[in-house]
Amino acid sequence: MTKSISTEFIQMAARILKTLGHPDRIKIVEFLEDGEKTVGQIQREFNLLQPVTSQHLKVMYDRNIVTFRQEGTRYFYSLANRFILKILDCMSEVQEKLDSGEWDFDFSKIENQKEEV
Amino acid sequence: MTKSISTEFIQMAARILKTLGHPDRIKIVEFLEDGEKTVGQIQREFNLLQPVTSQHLKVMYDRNIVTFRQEGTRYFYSLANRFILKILDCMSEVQEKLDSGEWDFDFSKIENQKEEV
DNA sequence: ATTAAATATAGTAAAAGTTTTATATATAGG
DNA sequence: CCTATATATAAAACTTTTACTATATTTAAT
Repeated sequence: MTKSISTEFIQMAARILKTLGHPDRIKIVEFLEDGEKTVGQIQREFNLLQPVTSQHLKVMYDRNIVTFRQEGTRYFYSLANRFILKILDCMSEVQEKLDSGEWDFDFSKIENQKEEV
Repeated sequence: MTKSISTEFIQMAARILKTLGHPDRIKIVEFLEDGEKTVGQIQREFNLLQPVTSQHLKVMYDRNIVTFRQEGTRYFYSLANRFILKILDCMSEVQEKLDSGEWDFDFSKIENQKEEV
């Protein structure tokens, strides 16, 4: 058996992957890669409702994906750890391979799916 | 604005990350990295119920994470694409950093959480 | 003090995911 | 043909997410 990932780590990783498994949150996290941003900046960038933005950020804060500092009435959010950066790297790497045609990936099965177990 | 990830890709990635955001499924996928496995092998390896195993595999099949070939009454599942491999790489890389102490990560906030929005 | 701006929090309904138990299907072996 | 094995599928109960709408909190500015 090859060296495998520990149970504790798997729990943590599952939590993080699941949390990042939402388009808005991927976008937000990617936006934060560029540096800290306020809730308002995020909201405007992606045209989200304010409570939705706050909720995404709260969920990600609870799961140690983002962190923040407060300055007056503004909250500046930023990425909380390097695992997230790794995942982002991973994603852009994959997208590059897809763009360049070096890899292909059948998107068809993924899209227009609404229900499964 | 830095080169950002396309919407279509984000949708796909979100779907995959979300699907992998389950401890059993991470374990299964990691197991498959070692080569194709039958449902029974997977089930026994992780002590899962048979329908649970089948359902995880079905969900992952629908989302293009695994694929299979049938041989008699056996179904041999394997990883369906290289994105999954990249994610696995990413995870082991992170775990290594954590193990070696090069990175640290506050697990405390992650565990014993049952509810949030 | 009053008001406006930025953000958080609460509540709720709808959707999606999970788990369990039961059952169906298909193939291999006798 | 009959039975056992391996796996898929279905259905129901439950839990978690998601998306909205409404409201509260805090700070800054007048």
